Amino acid sequence: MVGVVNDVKLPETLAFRLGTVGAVVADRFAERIAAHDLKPKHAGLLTALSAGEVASQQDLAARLGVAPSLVVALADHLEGLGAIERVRDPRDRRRQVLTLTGHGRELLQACGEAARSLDEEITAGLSAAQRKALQAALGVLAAEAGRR
Amino acid sequence: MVGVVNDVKLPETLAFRLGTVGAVVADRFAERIAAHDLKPKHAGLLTALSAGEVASQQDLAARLGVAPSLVVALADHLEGLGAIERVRDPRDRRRQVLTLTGHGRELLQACGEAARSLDEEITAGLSAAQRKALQAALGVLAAEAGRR
DNA sequence: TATTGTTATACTCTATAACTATA
DNA sequence: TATAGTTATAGAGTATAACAATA
Repeated sequence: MVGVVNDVKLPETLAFRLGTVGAVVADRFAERIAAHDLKPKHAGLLTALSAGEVASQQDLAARLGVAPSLVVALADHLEGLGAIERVRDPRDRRRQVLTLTGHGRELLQACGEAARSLDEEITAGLSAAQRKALQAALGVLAAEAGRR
Repeated sequence: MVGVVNDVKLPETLAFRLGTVGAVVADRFAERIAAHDLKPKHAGLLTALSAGEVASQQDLAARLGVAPSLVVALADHLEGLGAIERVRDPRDRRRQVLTLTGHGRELLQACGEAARSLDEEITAGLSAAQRKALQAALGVLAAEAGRR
């Protein structure tokens, strides 16, 4: 091994692989939810609404890590689909409180099913043990990523 | 458990997590290589050059899954940095053969080191076994993603 | 004066289409 | 006529900044 430089192979790093695999998976997810007239960011907004108690558009912007003006556009679209409702907070009329409608919950469920079937395709080449390990490790990373 | 709908939780799917984690990691990688005046796509092009025998711009476009016109822009930039050289193929003067220069190899190495140090931060919250499992599983997924 | 949501604007990324030169 | 590369143009996505209503 003498003479072999201690070089790092970029394509073998987790960072590079997570980035490339993530982009491919995100594209495929986007294709599947496009039939519902949704894009990944819409699914993210619906998810945040269903999960947390946060509901003002500013809160959502912070939670999703996007500009407040983008939340306006996302919410406009979701409202047009009947997936969410905007209600002025009576105690502070500057705030818009967003809530999921029944249809919004249905759409979120459809996104979940699209993701689940995609999961099956993705993990087709992995052993059961690998799937479990991947699920666990990504759970940790996703929690960290959400905290930023 | 009676009464609990069999709902899929989107944020717990691999597809959703890979997409969100991948985006965060890609952003952080981009921040680190920006000091070298590179973006992730440049690193991808350098990687493809260093790995394969393919070298024409059309080949690269197919390999990276981007439009040929984008390869022009990426190659222009890399050539300006002195990272690659363009040489006309004498047997078919329409083709440009791209080759890595010594500086290009240095830059690729720097990207690899940036990714490696990012890997350490990313996996700080994982056990050694989880790291290994994640590495193996992502290796499979990256190979699949690259084949599309 | 500060904050929420909105609108107007601009910037980045990338693709499509038109064009040039070679074949 | 077909192909490699280039240039011109356009679209998607998103941020920044200016603005209106409310606090």
